[in-house]
Amino acid sequence: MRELDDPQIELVGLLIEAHAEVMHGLERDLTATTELPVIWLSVLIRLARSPDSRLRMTELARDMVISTSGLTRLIDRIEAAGLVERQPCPQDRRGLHAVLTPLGRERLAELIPKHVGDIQRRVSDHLSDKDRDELMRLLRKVRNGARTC
Amino acid sequence: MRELDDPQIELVGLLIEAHAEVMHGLERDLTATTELPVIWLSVLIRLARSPDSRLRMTELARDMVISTSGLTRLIDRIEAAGLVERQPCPQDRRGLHAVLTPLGRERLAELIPKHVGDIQRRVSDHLSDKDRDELMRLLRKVRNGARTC
DNA sequence: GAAGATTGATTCCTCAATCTTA
DNA sequence: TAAGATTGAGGAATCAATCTTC
Repeated sequence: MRELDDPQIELVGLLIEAHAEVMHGLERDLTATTELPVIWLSVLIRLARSPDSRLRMTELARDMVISTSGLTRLIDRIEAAGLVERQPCPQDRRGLHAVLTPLGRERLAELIPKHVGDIQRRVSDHLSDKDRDELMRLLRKVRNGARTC
Repeated sequence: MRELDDPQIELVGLLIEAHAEVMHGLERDLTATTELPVIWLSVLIRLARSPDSRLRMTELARDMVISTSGLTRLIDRIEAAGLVERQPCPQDRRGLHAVLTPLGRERLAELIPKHVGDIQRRVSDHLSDKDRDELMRLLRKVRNGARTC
């Protein structure tokens, strides 16, 4: 079955393995000192980078590439920890904003420097600056291509 | 909090998003015609590429970047479908091989051409040949770097 | 004692159905 | 009727503990 050696197959295998190794590693790094899963940090970061530190639930779910029900429960847990809160959306009474709380912003500020260092050590240290930029360009292409198809 | 604009953060975000978009897309493609999850296909492919179409459970778990207990249950399901079977390992009575069955090989041969086409359309069509090779080189570096750290 | 594999308990994600508002 | 968000039910992954063999 010679199609098994098709580079297409290997490409997806590499994407799976690189993603899993990096995420598991970062998860270990993060939980070594704190109790926060990486996915929580990902939520906090996305909120902090948005205007008014808030995003619509649906939009956040799409950004995170998880289902809306998955996001509902994820926000439930982060909200229970006091790091985000839900606020009604003024323009649309169906909608809700997930909003970073002061505590959430504080915890994020504490965690980010170490997290950036973890990424540096686990990923970027093994790439030249040029390689890293190239990888980001290619991943952006892959993400956008796979999304619209 | 200006560290939020650090390219390190964005790099990981891109890895998460590209991986999720590609995998969800391929999952949709695959389940549109068959009942097999992509992860099953990933197992069958790895076995088919190995000598005697078999791998030790622990080794397969490491290749797939999942826990050994996760692999035990995954093989349970694929074995129940008749696509793989467990066989004792002659050299080590503690160990087991996951082995591709004739049915598994048959199903794989049917699925691979379409799967390769799906990957082509979702991923490679958005990249030049040179870009694809470059992406594979970089993902290999990232995987190996993150693993040993 | 350590390694390979499995099991029980728990966690978290998804799909389908539901409720509210546009 | 459709869109935003949540809930219940079910599936699948993990950790810690266990059993067998090295």
